Amino acid sequence: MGLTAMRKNALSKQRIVEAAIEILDNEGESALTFRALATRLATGAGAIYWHVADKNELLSATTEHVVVPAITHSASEPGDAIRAIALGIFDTMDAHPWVGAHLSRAPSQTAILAIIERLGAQLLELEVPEKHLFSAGSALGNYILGVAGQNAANARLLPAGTDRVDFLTAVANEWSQLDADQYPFVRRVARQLAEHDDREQFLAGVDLILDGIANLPR
Amino acid sequence: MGLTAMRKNALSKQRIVEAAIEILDNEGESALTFRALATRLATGAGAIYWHVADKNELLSATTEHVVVPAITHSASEPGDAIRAIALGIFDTMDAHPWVGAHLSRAPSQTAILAIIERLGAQLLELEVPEKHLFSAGSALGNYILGVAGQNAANARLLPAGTDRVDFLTAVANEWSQLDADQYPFVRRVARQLAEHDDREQFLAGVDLILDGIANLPR
DNA sequence: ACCTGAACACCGTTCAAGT
DNA sequence: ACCTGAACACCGTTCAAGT
Repeated sequence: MGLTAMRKNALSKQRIVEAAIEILDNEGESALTFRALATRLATGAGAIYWHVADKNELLSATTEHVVVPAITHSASEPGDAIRAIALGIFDTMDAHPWVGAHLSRAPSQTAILAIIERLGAQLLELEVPEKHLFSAGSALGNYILGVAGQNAANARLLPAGTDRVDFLTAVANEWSQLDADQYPFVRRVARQLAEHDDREQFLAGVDLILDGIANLPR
Repeated sequence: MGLTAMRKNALSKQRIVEAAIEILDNEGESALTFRALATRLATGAGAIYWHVADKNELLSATTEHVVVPAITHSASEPGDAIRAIALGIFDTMDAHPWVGAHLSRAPSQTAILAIIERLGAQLLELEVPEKHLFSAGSALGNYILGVAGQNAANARLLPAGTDRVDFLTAVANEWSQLDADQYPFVRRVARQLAEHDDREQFLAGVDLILDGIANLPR
């Protein structure tokens, strides 16, 4: 082991990513700047670029760091395993709202590949017909990433410190006062918006897709 | 009609939104700045703020402007109507990649409300049980918005002027060279990635959800 | 009422200079 | 090889001053 490895507090991608996650979790997406990150790491802004190509790579790395461990499942039945993976992602986004934002907009990425692989492996177990494998996997993936994006958007909307239930109740009130001719459906489900459980709702959507997959012609 | 309304070339939200859409379509998301927009409108950057609160409102307005007309359907059967609405959104995102980006990350919005309403009205026609109305609607909506986000991300990824098929073929090649133990599913569907038709794929996902909805206990 | 455009308070990123 | 921090080239947004 050379001197390099022994240097105390040496910068590394690992340390940078962990510091970035702390900022994202504690102060929100908008607080993560290279300047703030450099300050926290007691270094110059430019130093970070030695270890990380740019901000996109930084966000991808933080996302992978929290998502990949969250999608290892331990269910024996493929349907349960898919539900467990989906919930793992959901709970991660709940704990780290910035994950949803990045997942739903950033390209390629190890994280998305890992998600597709975990979900897809279970589709293989389910013996989904070969020609439907890809579309079944992408339907599940797109649904989950769609929820990710909307959750992140909602988190951004919710003024810091506002109670979630109060907020939803307020939105539900707006919905129920919309024009009855133009918005019959939205008015009708307004109360369910206020009362619904995000997590259950999310799972219900996964189940709809799983049911559709189970009914695929073989 | 007063003098105000007669002034030639007077700025208006309408004119601003149309100019913004032109920039977004011709030069991409990153080209839409208040300075560029002001230059195109032959005015000062600050003038825009008299008509539009901020950039978020501007993007919401442009999104509504292209999405809302795209989701009026003309099908008699509810399932067909839902497919038509979904395809309307899909084709809009295809023509205006920036729509997907904003739809999948921005909050509230008339556009999202309109989408939910159009989809939901068809669920009422399908006589989906009351207690499943909300989750069925949000499953459809989240899936569609998920695709929106991923499509936008892909469009961003694709270097300007690159052929889509070439690009997908290249990604498929990467996928098929991944570790066989770690990525069995991704390797297996790599070829389908290169050959798939985005639009068909998208519809297949809608159909999976519709099938799940049709099977809901009553 | 509406428009102008300079100014403010930021960004991400680069790069010459250090160790 | 790795770090420093000033500098560059931008942003969105504000606001005093104009018409």
